[in-house]
Amino acid sequence: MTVDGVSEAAATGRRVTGRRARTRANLLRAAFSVFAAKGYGHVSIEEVCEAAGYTRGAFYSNFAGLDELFFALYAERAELIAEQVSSALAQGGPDLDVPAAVDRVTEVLLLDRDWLLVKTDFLVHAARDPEVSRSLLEHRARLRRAVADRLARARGHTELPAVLGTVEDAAHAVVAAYDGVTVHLLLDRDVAGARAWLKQLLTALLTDGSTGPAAHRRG
Amino acid sequence: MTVDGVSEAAATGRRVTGRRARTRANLLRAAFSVFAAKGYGHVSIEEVCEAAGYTRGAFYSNFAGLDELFFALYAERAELIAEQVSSALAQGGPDLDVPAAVDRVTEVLLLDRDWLLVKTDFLVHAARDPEVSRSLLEHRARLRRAVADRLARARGHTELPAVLGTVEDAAHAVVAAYDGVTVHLLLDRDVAGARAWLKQLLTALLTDGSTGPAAHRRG
DNA sequence: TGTACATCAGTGAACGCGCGTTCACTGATGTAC
DNA sequence: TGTACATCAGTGAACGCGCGTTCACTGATGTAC
Repeated sequence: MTVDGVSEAAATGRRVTGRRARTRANLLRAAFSVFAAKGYGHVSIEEVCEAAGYTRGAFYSNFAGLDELFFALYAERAELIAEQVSSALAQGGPDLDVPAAVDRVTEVLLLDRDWLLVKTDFLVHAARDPEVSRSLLEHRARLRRAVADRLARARGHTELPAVLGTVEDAAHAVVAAYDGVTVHLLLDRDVAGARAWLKQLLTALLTDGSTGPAAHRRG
Repeated sequence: MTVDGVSEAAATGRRVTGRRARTRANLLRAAFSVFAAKGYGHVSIEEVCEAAGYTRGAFYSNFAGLDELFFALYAERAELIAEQVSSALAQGGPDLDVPAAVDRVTEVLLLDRDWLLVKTDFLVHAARDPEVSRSLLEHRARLRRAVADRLARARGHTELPAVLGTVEDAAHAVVAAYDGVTVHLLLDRDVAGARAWLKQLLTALLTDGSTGPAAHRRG
């Protein structure tokens, strides 16, 4: 089981018809809304089926239980976001400047509050299951490496502060800042404010205190 | 309803006997363990009662439902931690240096993984209820102000980086760093590593990049 | 300090609902020719 | 392209359990004297 799922057809050998794929997708889409609205722990299989317009039998034909659906749902969205982040990092030529990348990545990361709710539900879920934790840690490590690689190529444009000597540490700090801002956004629901704040934080972390631009102040 | 609760006796006018207070405390203590182990959404009133050694009737005699108990439980612990943080900040004379305070606060904040689990459960719970969100935001604002006050008195010892100009911003960054590190700790369970990493992050945030000590590197 | 009394805290049984899980069946869908 | 067939996806009813919620009752506890 990995966060980045393997195609069902390859795994089971069973012929996957268009109908089946559609039902699965419908269940996942409906489940996302229901999870976002009520929280993973307060959702019944019945509610997901009703939202998707299927009977419970259809659910069991596609998933072993809520856990499996939740994992599939998270994996799908996480992969999507990861691709968008990679793409945002890839823009701007081989020798990128940090502030521009910070702007682009911030737009992608703090887009959808529903996703942050589901993501945080998944976090506490994973925290109680070592195997899921490991999978999630691996996914985060891949993202971090992408950030670190990008930072390495940006060297020379901007110097990192001395206490965050390595690009790995800096990438780690980027993720921590993102997680920290996420928590606040979940409570105050101010997406624009959270974006501005994340930009400011990342700027403080990634640029030398004396050379950083003072433009990114919260409104 | 506030995170910092009001005494039941004062609120209801009902005589609170020692027995009642003991039962309530027992239920809260047992609930904490059960919530930490299984997650708020996956806990039944029955389970809490069994863990505490009472019947469900006793539960309903003390709480209107799981939500009310969860809130009371969170408020109690959050208040305790807040006092410990305040106390850690108060140490060291009126004109404190940042690194020493960072060390003391870090020890208090990343102590108990069970608490972080419950705290995060409460966060996603609050995120779906505006009234609870507001209460939690107020509690966080008080903590932030305590940190900001302390930072203000430390000025001169250490200069903040230019991008985090105000002490309020710096305090905000401290909380974000704490939340970010919490997320990672929930997954990798390495408390010592998380503490070291939080110290390094806070040092990077609170000291000028050129003057910061290089001693706080992760192991 | 001791006793009698009133009140309250917690008991335990009962009720019923929501929902997880299963399964025989039917109609939809893909495949072979 | 069309048809016949085999297989599969989703239906819907049924079962039963776990548990939320209530409540009459009992024994514990605080209070008044």
